[in-house]
Amino acid sequence: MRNFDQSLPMLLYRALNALMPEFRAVFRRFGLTERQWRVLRVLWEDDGRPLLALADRTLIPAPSLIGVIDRLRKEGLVERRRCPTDRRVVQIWLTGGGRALQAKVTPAVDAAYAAFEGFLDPEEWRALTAMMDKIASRANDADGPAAKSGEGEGK
Amino acid sequence: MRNFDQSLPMLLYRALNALMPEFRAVFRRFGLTERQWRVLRVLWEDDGRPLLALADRTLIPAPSLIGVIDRLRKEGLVERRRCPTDRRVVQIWLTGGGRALQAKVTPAVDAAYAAFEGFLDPEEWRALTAMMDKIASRANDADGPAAKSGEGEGK
DNA sequence: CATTTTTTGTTAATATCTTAATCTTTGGGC
DNA sequence: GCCCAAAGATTAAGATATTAACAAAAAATG
Repeated sequence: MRNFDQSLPMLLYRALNALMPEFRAVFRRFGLTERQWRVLRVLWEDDGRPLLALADRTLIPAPSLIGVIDRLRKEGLVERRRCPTDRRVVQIWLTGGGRALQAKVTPAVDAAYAAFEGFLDPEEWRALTAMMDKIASRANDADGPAAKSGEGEGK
Repeated sequence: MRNFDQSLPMLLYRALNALMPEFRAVFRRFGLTERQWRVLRVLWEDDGRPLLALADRTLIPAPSLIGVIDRLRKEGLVERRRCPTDRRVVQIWLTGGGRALQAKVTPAVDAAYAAFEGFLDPEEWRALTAMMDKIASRANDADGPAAKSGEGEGK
């Protein structure tokens, strides 16, 4: 059996544990948490997304996202609007302040990220991306299409 | 600039998000959370570890680990003992019940994991392991040896 | 058109993360 | 032996994860 420390989850966790503190330090210089930044990062590129769409894109579970958005709103960076054509939908829009923040934060984050860009060569990037996508889509299948029939409670 | 969705952190997060729910479903069949399982997994192999050693090995931050251990203790699966030679140290020991659980949980987890073993071929595993280790050790350097002089607050 | 089902958000409860501060015990240096 | 810095563990506080349960609006159906 594969060693615990070399198991796929631990490999990924360990990389993230090593990686993220550097980025969080950057976010914090702008008064942002990691999740707050992820939300803004998506909105800067795609303003006015519905809440669940944001949850998908940021990988932040909807119940958590509610709180994240709420704190961003209190900071005056985003606002919530009910979609006029479908009143179930809550759209999240940047405020002027939220939009202005992009110019300040993005260069700092890019700089931090640049260190990792060159850390793997293009071929490694390609392979890594492919493997992660493969894992993500394979696992998604398990509780996607197949879920209706019995969701693998095999034993 | 690399697309947000293809950034290293999002790649890893997405894989984990797809991967872990399957394992958590297994853990839950035995009344365990993911972290509780990680602690037991290490103890089964290496009983009586000091708390901070467990934190390193499981990648669970010490403050969180305190709570995890406490709940495991209430379940009667582990117990805490002060190390007699160094009274700062708290060792975590399995109880009989905690040890007995291994025989039940391990096969189920192994079965769930087996699906992923074959999902990447040996060459991919080797490459993935190498890349993750590279990232983990590179990033650790930043707040390891170099931290004393100024810890990369570059700008 | 009334009923059922699905989609979209929310709330609730418990467990955990993240950072910083604190306490106790050691290991040294004087 | 006394004072101090380092190590191990813990507490504190705010933010988030995870699951389950729910409310409201829209879409699908008979």
